[in-house]
Amino acid sequence: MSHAFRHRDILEIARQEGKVTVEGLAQHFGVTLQTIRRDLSDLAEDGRLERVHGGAMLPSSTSNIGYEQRQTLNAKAKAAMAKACAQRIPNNISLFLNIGTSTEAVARELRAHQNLLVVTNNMNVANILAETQGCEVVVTGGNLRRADGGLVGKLAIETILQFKFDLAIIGCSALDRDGDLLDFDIQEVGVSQTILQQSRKTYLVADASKMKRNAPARIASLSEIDTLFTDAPLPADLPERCAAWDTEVVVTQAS
Amino acid sequence: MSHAFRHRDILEIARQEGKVTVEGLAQHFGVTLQTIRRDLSDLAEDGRLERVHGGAMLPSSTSNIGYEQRQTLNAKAKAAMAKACAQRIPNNISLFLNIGTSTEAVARELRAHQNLLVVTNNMNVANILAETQGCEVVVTGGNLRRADGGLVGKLAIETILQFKFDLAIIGCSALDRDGDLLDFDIQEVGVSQTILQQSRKTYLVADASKMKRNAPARIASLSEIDTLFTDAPLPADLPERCAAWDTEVVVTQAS
DNA sequence: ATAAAAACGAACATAAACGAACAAATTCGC
DNA sequence: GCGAATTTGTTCGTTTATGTTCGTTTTTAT
Repeated sequence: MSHAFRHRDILEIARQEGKVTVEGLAQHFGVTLQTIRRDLSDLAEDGRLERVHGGAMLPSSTSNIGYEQRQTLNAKAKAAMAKACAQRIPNNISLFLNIGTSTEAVARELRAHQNLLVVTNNMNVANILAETQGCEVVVTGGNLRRADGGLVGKLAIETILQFKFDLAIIGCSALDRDGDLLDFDIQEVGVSQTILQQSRKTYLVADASKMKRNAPARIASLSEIDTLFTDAPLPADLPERCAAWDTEVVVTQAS
Repeated sequence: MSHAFRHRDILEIARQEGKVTVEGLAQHFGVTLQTIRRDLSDLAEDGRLERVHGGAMLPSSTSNIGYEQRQTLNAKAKAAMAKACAQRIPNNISLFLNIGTSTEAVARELRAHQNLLVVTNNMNVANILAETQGCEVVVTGGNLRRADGGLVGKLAIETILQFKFDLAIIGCSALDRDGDLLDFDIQEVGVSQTILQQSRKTYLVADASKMKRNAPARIASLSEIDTLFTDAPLPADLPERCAAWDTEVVVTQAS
């Protein structure tokens, strides 16, 4: 019997039972343990199963592991930025928070604020603010992106168009030497641009690592941003440019 | 057998019972206390559980306490209902899950399904399914209701109107003797009615406690529901009525 | 406050599972 | 039918998981 048949059946069993054991499968198919191990290795390599000692399980979407790690990266610097940003957010306004670990950090610092209307397309922000008393939370619709809990796509944009924000707080994937905000995901770019368009004032929160990265899609220029919060001095002649653009730059140091 | 299997089950039990004991788990899995201690240490290290003397609990970060208590109420019965419901959900369809602990239980049972498009106005459902591979998740917009993670209001309804679902799985606050579905929140009623209107088929998941309660707003009648999943026989002459309405009733027993 | 009991975690021993390498069997193309 | 390629079985040294023991810490009862 070809391994292809077994693979199909193994997946079927795994879906029904939630798990499979090497021993059990060997018995079921009447083959040796080693054969089953090879099957499971193959399936695990394709990401169809998750190998564990003694068997395998259905994969528990592995994508957000990278995200969780990223989240702990630069945690202190991010918290400092977020604090500075939160300090400049008045009470009694409407604001938008978009996708990214930096905006999530800002959300955590909003605990003490009063009477905010917060709109977000970030599930994590919504979860954080769900425990905060002083603000009403509105979630945009959208397709859930597992990697980072973002809500993107047509639905998100349509929702945003129904609002006008006093303030938008956004993050981005990268920030290049020319002062352009860049993102990995084209879908997300559309959302971000819509946010900028619907906001009276804009804060960008971007730690220094963003300036060492690159990304394909352009969201906007720093010239369209009112204030940039970051954790290290800007490189090259960006400070001068920002001054010319009337873009305030707030640099914080991690404690 | 691998600890990975146990870890998954331990978390599952912890969610249902709210807590786990070393002794109880050791008995449940047929392993020594030390093995369970190691498991709990691992899970605690990952922040998935909070270790306490004699066992472990859900980490305190998880949402609202009143809500959580309600969630652990009837946990086993709910899981049984949810399993029965999930079994009748085919692969490769679009479905809606609305607000309520019962629908969240169903979401947990969708792990093994393939190629589902799940739309929900329940943040908890979205969080649960974010870790499930076999389905794409779309979140409706809406105002976040802290009490239960529900998204309600105009935005939610507008989003739902953009879809047509193969199947809707809904919960309700109460179910009265006449076979009417009732809810505490007028806003939520509008959402639920819109869902019913946009769905080809409808499942209602409601445990027996719903029949002892009352609520002010009427969503619909059982006659508009295809199948009712519950955990105790219906009172009075409801079974006959359901038969006349061609509403199937599935009664499950907690194991 | 103190003693007994329970739970804990570290260290070690044992058993189970693992993967690599090679041999045997089977399948496929010709 | 023959040889090559693929698949499966076998063996064995290595890694991982579990059980056991024991001294320490925490909880409970007095």
